[in-house]
Amino acid sequence: MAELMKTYTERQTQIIDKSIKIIADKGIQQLTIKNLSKSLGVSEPAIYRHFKSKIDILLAILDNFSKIPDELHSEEKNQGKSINILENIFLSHIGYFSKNSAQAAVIFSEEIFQNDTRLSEKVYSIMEKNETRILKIIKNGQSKKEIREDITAEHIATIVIGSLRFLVTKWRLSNLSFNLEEKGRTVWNSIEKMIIGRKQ
Amino acid sequence: MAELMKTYTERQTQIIDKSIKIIADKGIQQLTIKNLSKSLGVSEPAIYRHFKSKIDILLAILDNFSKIPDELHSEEKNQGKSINILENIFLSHIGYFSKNSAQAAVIFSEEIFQNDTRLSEKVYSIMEKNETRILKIIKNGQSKKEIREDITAEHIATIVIGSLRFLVTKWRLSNLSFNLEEKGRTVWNSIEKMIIGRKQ
Amino acid sequence: MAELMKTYTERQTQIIDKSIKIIADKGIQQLTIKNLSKSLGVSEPAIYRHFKSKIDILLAILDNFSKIPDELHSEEKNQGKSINILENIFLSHIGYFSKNSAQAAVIFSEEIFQNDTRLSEKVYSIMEKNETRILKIIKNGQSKKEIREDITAEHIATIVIGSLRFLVTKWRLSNLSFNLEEKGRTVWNSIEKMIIGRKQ
Amino acid sequence: MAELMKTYTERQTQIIDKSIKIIADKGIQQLTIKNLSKSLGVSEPAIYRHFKSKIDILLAILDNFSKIPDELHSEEKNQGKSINILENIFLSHIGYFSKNSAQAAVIFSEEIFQNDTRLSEKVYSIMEKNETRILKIIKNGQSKKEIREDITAEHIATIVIGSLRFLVTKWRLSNLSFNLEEKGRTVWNSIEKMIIGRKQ
DNA sequence: TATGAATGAGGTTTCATTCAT
DNA sequence: CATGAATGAAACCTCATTCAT
Repeated sequence: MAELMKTYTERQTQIIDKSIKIIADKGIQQLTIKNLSKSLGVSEPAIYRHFKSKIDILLAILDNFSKIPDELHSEEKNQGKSINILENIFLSHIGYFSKNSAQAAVIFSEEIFQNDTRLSEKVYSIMEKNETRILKIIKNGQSKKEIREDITAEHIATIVIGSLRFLVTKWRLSNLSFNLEEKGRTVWNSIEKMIIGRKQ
Repeated sequence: MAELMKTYTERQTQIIDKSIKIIADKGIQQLTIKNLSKSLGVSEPAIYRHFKSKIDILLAILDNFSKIPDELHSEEKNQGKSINILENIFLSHIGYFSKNSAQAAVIFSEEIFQNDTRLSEKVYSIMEKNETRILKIIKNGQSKKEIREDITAEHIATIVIGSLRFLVTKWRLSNLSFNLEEKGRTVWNSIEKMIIGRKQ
Repeated sequence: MAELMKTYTERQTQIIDKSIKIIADKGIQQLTIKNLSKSLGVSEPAIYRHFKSKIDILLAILDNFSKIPDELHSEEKNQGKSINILENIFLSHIGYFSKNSAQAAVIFSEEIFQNDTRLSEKVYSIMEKNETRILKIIKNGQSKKEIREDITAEHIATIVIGSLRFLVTKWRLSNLSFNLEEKGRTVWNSIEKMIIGRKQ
Repeated sequence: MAELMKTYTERQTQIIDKSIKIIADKGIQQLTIKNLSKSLGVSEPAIYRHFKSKIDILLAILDNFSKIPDELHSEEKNQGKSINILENIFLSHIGYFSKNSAQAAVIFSEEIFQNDTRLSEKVYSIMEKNETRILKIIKNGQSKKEIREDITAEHIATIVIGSLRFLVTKWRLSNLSFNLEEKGRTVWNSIEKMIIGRKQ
């Protein structure tokens, strides 16, 4: 079950970054080998020196994304009350997407990856990983009465994650026309009010 | 502001339905004129007798979807407490998607429609229309103290819609492996607990 | 050698006229059965009630054109000096094209008809017929010293017809931006000066 | 005003030449990417490595043509009397078409290019460029009394160019059945007789 | 007479990928 | 390591024409 920690060469990282930029700017449909190579200023076959196929590039993008939670949940931040840890995760994600809107385009485009088993599994596993982590924190919070117990942890997770995703989606569809971080904070405050337990 | 009520011929309806089925079964990327015509047992040009272009087929699918809320919010159902109307909307949507999983694939694939202005505008307008309606009900509920007032109506709408969307997405990604309607009901109960006002 | 005088039904004439209009407005490439039927407000198969094929429509257009010289060279006009008869033909053609610019588009688009033997032969025969007639008038004029004899009748014909065609072509390419009839008259005067004989 | 001198790769030149050959042999309607690639013995997409679109191929053909006058009017040939320069241009064009009959098919098919703005503008500009040059020579000749002054330079140009075009067109429509250069020379002699001034 | 529906053939173009150099 | 050239497969779409009704 231990996941292999992939590392990428400098060139690979460039390709990944440029791919993400293309997706952000023009949509995932415009991520073609031709466009990618043109953006990088190299020939099309050059891409294939670094990635076996286009699918592998997409996998690398997702892989790249799957590491984010690991960074966000560093030990020092996970001290303190569960509700604060949850807040931290929520706002960290918001902050991350706010700075990397392309990532949201990729990670929330699950439908696009239906074509390929490896891709759809990867997307699913990232979602699961995240949800499991959040679920654990919520349950921990409930056991300490910091989070209300009359609602199952699973439902709270659904509400928290769903709100986060919907907020980011609206932001992207509106062409990033509002301040995501600011709005994210106020939405979180509302969520907190709803899920908080008696013992604060 | 009045929207034109489009009607479709029998053959057009067949094409729309088959398209939705293809999207449901194999993903939107597999909705090609070739696949579509093969599914219908006709030649490719035959499609063009009924729709001017592929984009128009997708628009028809979205148009089809945009009518759902109208059906769901029929007068008799909109009687009663706001919270019940909201519940009705939530469960109606869940029920609809549970029976038409392909529709969810289309309506939640906003990223795919970035390419075409008409498509992206249509998706956006459907989202807006829905949100506006829900917002109005929530505000009404708040004014009658049926829904809590210490959280803005906008945030409550974000949470309700976000949860709904996320639930449906998970269901689809899991290959419809759980009972969406059942889960939807329990999630709604949780949401209701969170947003309910004093005067019940 | 005697040519069959074709007659057309009212509907056929409508189709021919509309075809000419389409060619005039949008170019011969836009003359498709679809466009034609749409313009006429009928279905596509309806066209085939009246013409066996698209080629036959084009033939009818050419046929239509081939009758023009007959009208223009009516007996009463052919009295008088050869140079005047020639002038009359030149200006009549100019006048006709000036009122029916689409006809020029068809009759001067010889390249387009290469595809089909019947079409290219028809175009060629129209050209020949015209040239023969003009040639005869010139020769007649030469024998009466009304037209100079130190240049072969054939060359004079080439110059007269070539100038006429080029003038009309330029007019069409310039989007009919100058007065064809006026310009035609002055060009004719110049031609006349060049080809006139001693005995005037 | 300085025109960009385009250069073409070896492969591009092959494509241009083969395109011209197809037009010459079967007409411009038969110049399809499919026919072209088949003629070249490559796949259809191969063409697109070398030209962005079919329109660009046609533009290259025209571009190719637009360079001819430049070659023909080399300095050493432009010495001497205007009437001789004019003769030189006339016969050079005749000579060129006689060796490249396909070029005539392209350059005289103005109607075909109506569809595309870039194409029609290019054709028009080639025509204009040529006419302007000829006009200048004629005016020069008139000022030196080498060319008659009682007919405007513009009309002489119309007659010269018109005769040239008509001659080439007839030659093509007759399936190159006469010797164009020979006929061209005799026609030129006739034209010369008509336009020559007193001072020879 | 007219039409709705359909079709075979073919159009231009794009895609991910391969291979010789 | 990189590229120029090429390709099979497939995309969307148009055309002239036919046929049952």
